[in-house]
Amino acid sequence: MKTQTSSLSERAEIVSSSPNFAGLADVGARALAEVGVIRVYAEGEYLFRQDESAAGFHIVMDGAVNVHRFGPEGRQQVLHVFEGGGELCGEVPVFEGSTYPAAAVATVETRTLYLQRDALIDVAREHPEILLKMLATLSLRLRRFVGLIDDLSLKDVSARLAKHILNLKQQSGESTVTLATTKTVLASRLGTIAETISRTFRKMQKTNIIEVQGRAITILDEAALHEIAAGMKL
Amino acid sequence: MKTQTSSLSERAEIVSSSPNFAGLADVGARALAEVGVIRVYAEGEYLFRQDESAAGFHIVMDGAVNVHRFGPEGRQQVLHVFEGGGELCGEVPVFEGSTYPAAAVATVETRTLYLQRDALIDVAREHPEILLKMLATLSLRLRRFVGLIDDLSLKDVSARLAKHILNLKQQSGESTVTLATTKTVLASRLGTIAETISRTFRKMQKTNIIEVQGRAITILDEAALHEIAAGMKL
DNA sequence: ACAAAACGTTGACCTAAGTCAAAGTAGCCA
DNA sequence: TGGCTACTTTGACTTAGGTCAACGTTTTGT
Repeated sequence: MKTQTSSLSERAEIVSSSPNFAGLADVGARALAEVGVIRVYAEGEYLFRQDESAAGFHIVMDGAVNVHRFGPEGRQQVLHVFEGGGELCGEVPVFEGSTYPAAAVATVETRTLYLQRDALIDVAREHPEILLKMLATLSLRLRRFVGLIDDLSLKDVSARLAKHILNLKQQSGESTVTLATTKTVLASRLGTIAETISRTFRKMQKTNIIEVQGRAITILDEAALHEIAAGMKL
Repeated sequence: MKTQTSSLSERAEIVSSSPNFAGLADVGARALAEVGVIRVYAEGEYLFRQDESAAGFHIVMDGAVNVHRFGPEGRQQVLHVFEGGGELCGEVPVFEGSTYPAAAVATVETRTLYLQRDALIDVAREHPEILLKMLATLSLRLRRFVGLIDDLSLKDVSARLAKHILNLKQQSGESTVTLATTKTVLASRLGTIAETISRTFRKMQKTNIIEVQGRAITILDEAALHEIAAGMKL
């Protein structure tokens, strides 16, 4: 990890452009930026590891970060994928406890603005709206986790995969969607392994629900995908 | 659901005694209490259902509430069990979105103080410490969910059960622990079903790791439990 | 106290999905 | 260009754990 020199106003700009701090008065953004440092992580480098003690958190400026936990046998479960856009990463220990609940790794070269916990708390006392924004972010994250727990516990892999494809279509509007990651990483996100994803894709292809060409998925039968996502067996 | 008449100071007392609002100035507690209503739920009655739109949230005064999601085939996954103590319930839609991410049912007769979303936001603007407390609560909840996701995705049932028993021992200090719920509900919490829990208990009993008598579990071999919780196969 | 309901246990069975192994494909760099 | 590495696919096998069904055991209400 390297740090990168930067001007105060540059850092303030990063803070304000994060959805989390959007609407924050300039003086607040500057106060945070005061104590922020730009960090550059190489591909494969860890921002932090599970149970490591934390003094601050990150705003992901660009690049991509994969937040995950490891199981006993080395399998991993991805919890979030942050792809720039000013998303927060590692904010839980700012408010509760002192350690990170999961590990975060840069999957491509990534720049973050690293902020000290204490600075956030100080600025937040002056600008309570920040706290409402953070509550919204954490609430959204809870909502996503509830969905993930629901999926892992109550749905099968084909339902999770169907849902994922439909999400991609939702975002892009196109009926041909492109996977953002390798299928191996997709498997980790969906709580399974590459082989199972491969087989599930094949089954969906054989039943003319989708067409798969590398990372490009063309949806042929959206209704069927919805049914599978809702629990109908493939 | 019935509402129960109550004095302002009675309600203020409930607010202040919630861990979440501990340390809140009296004037703040009163402002919240102003708009709070005491609600009484019969056993089996729902406080709210999944995807229902929300105007407020609950402080659980006494009784017990089970927060869960249903899968396609009627199986359910328990997300939280709140047993009085002033815990918050249904707070996610206060800050983000407008619907409850899960359903909540009273498992015994339960009283809650129901607070309007808007009132909380108004009072919070005056008393930003409230927001820090809420952030801590949501962060803790995220931490718990990360643990649950990790368990569901990466650990087997015996590991989850072993961990649960060790948690109970941790809390009570005793080496004979008592289950707080029926085994059926325990199964839902651990992301499985009653039959599997029953079989797992029996296996642990046959290998002299625990002794089970109704809801009383006596730990005979704590080291073995730790190993199983860490992934060793039972 | 008794019936009815809820909870718990056990066995037989089945299936989703993980493991292992091997081969194919594709991107990448030297 | 070739060769290394990472990713993907496929098959054969195994297994955890869910389903169904039956029966035993508590708990509850009248």
